[in-house]
Amino acid sequence: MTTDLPRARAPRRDAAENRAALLEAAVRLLNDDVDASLESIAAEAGLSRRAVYGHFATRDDLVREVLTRGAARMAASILPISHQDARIEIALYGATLWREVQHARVTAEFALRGPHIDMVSHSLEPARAKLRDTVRRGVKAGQLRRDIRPDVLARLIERSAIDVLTEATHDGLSARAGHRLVMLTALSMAGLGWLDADDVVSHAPELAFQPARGGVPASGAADAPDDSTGRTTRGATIGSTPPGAPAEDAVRDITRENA
Amino acid sequence: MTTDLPRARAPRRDAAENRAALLEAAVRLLNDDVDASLESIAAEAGLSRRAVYGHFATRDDLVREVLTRGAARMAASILPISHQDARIEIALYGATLWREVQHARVTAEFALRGPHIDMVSHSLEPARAKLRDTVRRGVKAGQLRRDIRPDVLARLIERSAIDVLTEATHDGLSARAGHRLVMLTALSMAGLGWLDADDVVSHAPELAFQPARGGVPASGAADAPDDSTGRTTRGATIGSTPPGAPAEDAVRDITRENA
DNA sequence: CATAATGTGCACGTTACTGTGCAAGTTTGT
DNA sequence: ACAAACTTGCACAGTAACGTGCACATTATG
Repeated sequence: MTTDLPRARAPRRDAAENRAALLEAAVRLLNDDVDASLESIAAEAGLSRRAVYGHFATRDDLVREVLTRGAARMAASILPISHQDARIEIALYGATLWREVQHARVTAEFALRGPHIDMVSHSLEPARAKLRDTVRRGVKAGQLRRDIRPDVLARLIERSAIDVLTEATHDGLSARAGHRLVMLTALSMAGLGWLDADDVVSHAPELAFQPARGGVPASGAADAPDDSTGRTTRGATIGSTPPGAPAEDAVRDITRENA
Repeated sequence: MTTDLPRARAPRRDAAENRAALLEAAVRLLNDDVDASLESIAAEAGLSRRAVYGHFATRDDLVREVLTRGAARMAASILPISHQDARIEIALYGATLWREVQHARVTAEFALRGPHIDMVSHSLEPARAKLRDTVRRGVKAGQLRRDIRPDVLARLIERSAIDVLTEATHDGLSARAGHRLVMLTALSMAGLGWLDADDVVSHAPELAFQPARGGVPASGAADAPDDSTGRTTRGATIGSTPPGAPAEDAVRDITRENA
């Protein structure tokens, strides 16, 4: 991965492209290591360390840019989420994070560590507030657990969602499996039993998996097999298998009737 | 925190004590920052950086020692866990992690990052295998969710437990609240609905909160208010409150009857 | 109280990064 | 084809840690 020695000259693209490449490379590497060196990021982007300074005055500037975009992106995709059923809205929340896996992970990571905490958590606050409200709403409606204070619960839901993203990244879950898994775990944390969670996830059309959006393939964990065969979530059985294990599914679609 | 300037000379204890102090300081600081400098650790222990080298040849040696002990400690407390009811055993698993908060967190952290991954995850493997088995058992018994592959589920349970520890640490949850919270979330991830989880946690005597053990107060997050008034979990309502908020409980004890 | 065991301060050498300056190459676009 | 825009390499300065050697202080302990 971390190429650092000079070899065949890298074919050159446009400057703007390079800037973009740098940002993407940064997202990719920072996902694995918050302290990835400029050298490695540059290499990942196919540039020399020196060239980076043509685009960003400082490593910190680059990181800040990544974070700014990431947070904005997260906010942009989360804030519009809305559904009268709090449970479905929470599932949508999870599904949305999954669609933005990498950005979500990097952003979340930096929301906890490093000198950018304030910035990130500030721009993320509206989204988090939204989730808190949704949770409160669900609790009042008697749909969500009542034994954990809503704000704490909201944070736990966030965290468990990020966990799934991480787990999925390391495990190479398919897009479809990840999609289903985040929703399920989010609902579980929210208090639903697994059968109920499965019900919600399986029966709400809003929660159906949508293979890929128009734009960029959102590289990263999403570059895993897509299993986009078939639109119905019903019977969807995707999932990478641990080395050696037989091809079994990480996430199964089970509904009450077959339980 | 990170004292770095010379002031009144620190009173000296015994050498062995200092070694211990260093290890404890390391656990404490590494909890917040995996890359805490030797300088800061030494300072936290009340020693000079130079003195550390009288006890450990290398920073890495110190860390390794922390990890070795941590992993051993975790294994020692987890492996003996046993209960015919997989749900209770899982709750016990969570409760145990909570009793070892700091060690659990540091160990878990290093099980994911840094150059010690192999070592740590190796010594932790038996404990993880145990959890996997428990999960499988619970699934077969029809007590746990069947929609997520058991090994993945086990990892998610681990992760969510660690999340609670982290959340609790930052939030300053009381020992009792944390105890209850880990168990609840572990069971939720395992597939139980919140009422069922509450039932299990509230009614199994094995899961009752036990104020403090004989030995060391296991400093750290555990130095939070203890709320050890009353032995019954029933009605236990502990929990720090976010700055400004009224004294509300982070975790409530609700059983079916009052739902 | 003597003395070995420890801890302290400070100076150094080393490594891994970041950030800059500058003199060539390369590529894009006109 | 030419110029402007970019990139490359390399040298250097700066910084933060680590690891060590040494002389000097401090303390536990017999």
